[in-house]
Amino acid sequence: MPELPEVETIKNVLEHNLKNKTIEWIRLDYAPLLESKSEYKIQDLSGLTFKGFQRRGKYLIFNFDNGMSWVVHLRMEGKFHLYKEETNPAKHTHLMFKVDDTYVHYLDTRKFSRMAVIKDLDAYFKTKNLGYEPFDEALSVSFLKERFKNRKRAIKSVLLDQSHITGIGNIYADEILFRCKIHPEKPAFTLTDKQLESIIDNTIIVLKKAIEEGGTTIRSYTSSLGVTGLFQVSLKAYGREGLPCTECQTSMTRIKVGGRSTVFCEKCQKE
DNA sequence: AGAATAACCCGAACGC
DNA sequence: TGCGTTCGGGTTATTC
Repeated sequence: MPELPEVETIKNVLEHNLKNKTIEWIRLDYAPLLESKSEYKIQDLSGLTFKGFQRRGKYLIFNFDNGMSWVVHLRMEGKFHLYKEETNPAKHTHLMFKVDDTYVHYLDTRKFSRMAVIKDLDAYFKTKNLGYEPFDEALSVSFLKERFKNRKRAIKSVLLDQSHITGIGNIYADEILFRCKIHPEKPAFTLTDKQLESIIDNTIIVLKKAIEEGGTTIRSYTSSLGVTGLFQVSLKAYGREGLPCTECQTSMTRIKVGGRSTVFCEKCQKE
């Protein structure tokens, strides 16, 4: 499931492969992937040249030479595959396009991902209500204190809420809380300043490290041809149910928090 | 206002 | 072995 680091990696790979190249043709075979709020059809991208590549939270943004933008949210299993020759669509290929020497396939097994073609990026993202980027210097203890003061929900659930900090998903939320030694069910408003500081610091550490590793690859997720085969080598919480805690050897516990699978150490992350 | 829930999908995991 | 059921994941819409 691509979270911020994976999306950042995919952005970089696509920039490397597509920048300044022109879309000769494009086709979308599963119409629901295009959001109803999309101002333009996928077909309208035909003839445009890739210029800018951005990431906002878990959203990929492609900017074109005429000012239009194509926004893609991969959700759980959206992925791009690049080929140097014309290739038949696979079972879950929903979109294909050709630029110069490259054929690009977009696949999504679950059909959960979404995209839009727009010209006003700011207006589009206003409707998404995204919070600060984790690396934004404006992200501070006082900001989180204000945001969390009436939040009785579990901190894990609040970290998944994209309106405070954007880009954290289920995997890295567990990693961040493990590093912070904070119980995932601790109500957000009860966190001390020190703990909020710890969340900010460890969010940056965890996400930066993951970006450096090229994004964590799990299950069917592959970022894009050329960067497949990377596996989570440094996850200390997610997926480690029943395995010894890397700090104290206690068996890691899995619970549900807000309906989401959550792994933590009962000894290191006390309530 | 915040919080809980359903909906969207379908392969994998699970239960019998 | 085979079949039916449940689960999970991010986000949005809906309801309380």
